[in-house]
Amino acid sequence: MGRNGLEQDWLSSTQQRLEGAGHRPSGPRSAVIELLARQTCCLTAREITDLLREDGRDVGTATVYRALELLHSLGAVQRLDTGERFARYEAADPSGEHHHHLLCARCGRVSQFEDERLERAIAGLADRLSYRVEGHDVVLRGTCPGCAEPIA
Amino acid sequence: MGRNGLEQDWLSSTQQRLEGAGHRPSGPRSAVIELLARQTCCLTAREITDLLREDGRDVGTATVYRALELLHSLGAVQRLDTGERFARYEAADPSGEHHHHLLCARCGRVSQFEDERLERAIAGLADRLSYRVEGHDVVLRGTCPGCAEPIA
DNA sequence: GTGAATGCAAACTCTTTGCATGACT
DNA sequence: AGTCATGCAAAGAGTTTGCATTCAC
Repeated sequence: MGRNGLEQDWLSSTQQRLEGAGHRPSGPRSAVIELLARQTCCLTAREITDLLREDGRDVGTATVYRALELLHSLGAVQRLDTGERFARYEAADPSGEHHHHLLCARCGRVSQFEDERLERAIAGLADRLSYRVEGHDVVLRGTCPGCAEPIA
Repeated sequence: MGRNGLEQDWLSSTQQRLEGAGHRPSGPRSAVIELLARQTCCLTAREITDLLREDGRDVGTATVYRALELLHSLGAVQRLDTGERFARYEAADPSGEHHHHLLCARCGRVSQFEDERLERAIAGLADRLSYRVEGHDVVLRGTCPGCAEPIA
C-alpha cells in the first residue's frame, strides 16, 4: 500500500474516531486533519496555521491548538518535543507503527527514520525496568547531509 | 570510584573549563555549579533557583539561565526536554558516559537508566543514516512504581 | 580601571483560556 | 433549542534581554 493509501487510512480512521467521540466534522478542524494527512513529517502549530492560510483556509491559532490537543488525546496525533521551544505534531499511524526523528543542529530540519533493532532494544529494556513503560521518544541530533557539505 | 569522586571530577573539570574560556568563578555561578554537582538527576531552572534560596544563596532567575546556557555551550550540562513546558538540566559526564530518562505520566517524576544494548542499537543506526549523528536523547514515558500501585 | 557577571524588570514566544458569536443536529 | 466549534483577544508560563550596578582581576 502506498502513501496515498496510508493517508486515506489515517484520514478516515481519524474522522471516524472523532465522530464516534461525539465531535463534529467542522470546516476548520477538517482542514487541520486533511493537512496533517498530507504530510510526510511533523509540523509546528505555526506551520500548520501558515500552510492553511496559503491554501486560503484561515484558521485561528486557538482552533489549531484545540484540534491538535483533541487529536492527541484520541491518539491520532503524536506530539514531538525536540528541545526547540515549540512542539511538533504529526499523524500517528493507527496500527501503532511509528518512527523517530533526526534533528539537524544547523538548519533545524527534521527528518525521520525507523529501526527495528532500536525498537527491540527499547522493548527489552522496558521489561527490566520497574516502570510500566507506555511509550518512548528517540531524537537523534546531528548534521544533515545538506549542512555537512564542504563550504567550498 | 564513588559518586563523590564523580562529583569532584565534574566540578573541577567544569571550573577548569570555565576558567580556560575566560570566565570568572563568581559566587552566584559557582553556587549553580556546585548545586548541579550534588544532584543525582536533572533539575528545572525553577528548582535550581528554589534550592539555592533554601541554602540561603539567592540567585536571580536570569543568572541561573545564563549559567545554564554557558555550561551547556561548553558541554558541561545536558539540557533535557521531556515535553513538559520547561527544560531540565543536569551535569554531563565529561567522559561521555550518559544515561537516559523515564518520565512518569502521572506524577511527573523523572528517573534515569542506562542500557548498553540501546546505545549499541543507536550507534549501529547512526552508521546507516546519511546524517552525521552527534548526540541522542531517549525518553521513555510510563507509570512509575509508586503511581502504579493499586488505589485500594 | 576595565570587562565580566549580576539582578531586576520588561520583553518575547509559544500555548491556553474566557467569552461572545456562529454552526450543526 | 441545545451543543459543539470558532475566533479574537487576553492571560499564562517559561525563558531571554536591556540596562544600570557590582564584582573580580
